[in-house]
Amino acid sequence: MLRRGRRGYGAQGGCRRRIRRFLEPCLLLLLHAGESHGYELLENLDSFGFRGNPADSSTIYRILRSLEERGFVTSEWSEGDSGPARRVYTLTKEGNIYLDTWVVDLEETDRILHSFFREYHSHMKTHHGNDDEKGKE
Amino acid sequence: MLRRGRRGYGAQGGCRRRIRRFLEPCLLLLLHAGESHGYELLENLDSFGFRGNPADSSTIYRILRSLEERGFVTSEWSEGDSGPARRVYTLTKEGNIYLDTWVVDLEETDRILHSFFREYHSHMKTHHGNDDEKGKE
DNA sequence: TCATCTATGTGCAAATAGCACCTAGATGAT
DNA sequence: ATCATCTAGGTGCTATTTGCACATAGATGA
Repeated sequence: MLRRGRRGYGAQGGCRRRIRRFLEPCLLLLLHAGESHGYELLENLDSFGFRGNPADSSTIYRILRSLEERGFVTSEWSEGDSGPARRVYTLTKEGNIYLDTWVVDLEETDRILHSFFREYHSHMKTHHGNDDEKGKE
Repeated sequence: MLRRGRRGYGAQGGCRRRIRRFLEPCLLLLLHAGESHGYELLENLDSFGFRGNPADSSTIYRILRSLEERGFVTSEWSEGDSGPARRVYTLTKEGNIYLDTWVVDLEETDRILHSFFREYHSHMKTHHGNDDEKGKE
């Protein structure tokens, strides 16, 4: 334990995901396209652009169970096909609505992010080349 | 303690910020515009669009100290003006570079977010009106 | 038989971040 | 003079998110 010297704010260990709870809406969207099981969802998550930062399976399974507890998906064990039994998840009507509220929330995230970019670029436009002036130690 | 019945994933207590560690680049950008102290930064954070979700002062002060520990800002006590003494923070050259890496990171966040929106809208375009078909309970 | 793939899961720890609360100087009103 | 309030910085605690290590177990093929 204690894999790095630093602790607290800015130590950057453990949690790499940039947008909080972002895998949840991704899973909801995949399930909106049709019922599926954890392992398959895990593979299909690549369609969202997490490059070099694939989702962790334990996180996926935990999110799926949490979605079921809240009534946003239902699940059933499906056997018979090939390989081990799968728990197949289906989006409910509530899950559909929940996905829509997630989209609204992510649009707000997008607004906040772009409000930052706007501030950044407008500031850099008026202060370009001043980096020698500022930030001297 | 235990302010809500639910626990674990999806319980939505405690942390409301959507983008992880987002206050850090905001503070860095404000400091790029000129030295400042915690209380003032806290007020100026409104310029980034967190509507109805103002930053918590304890978080700000902790981020500032962490930035100083990592050499991205320096601080000095300034007395004499009016009111209690203030700890005034100045961005260092390293802090400037760190802000730039933050911008690159946030651009990646933006790409991921828009990759979600793209998937969402392209899926909804081909499946519009099918909500009665899907998601039945 | 054994490695490997598919599939689901548990235990743990680190990091983020909000809430409640504390300290203390300055300022102004009663 | 006392008290409330504003300014300014801070601590302690806790919930939540999330990744890593690891466990379990059926199926499949060499």
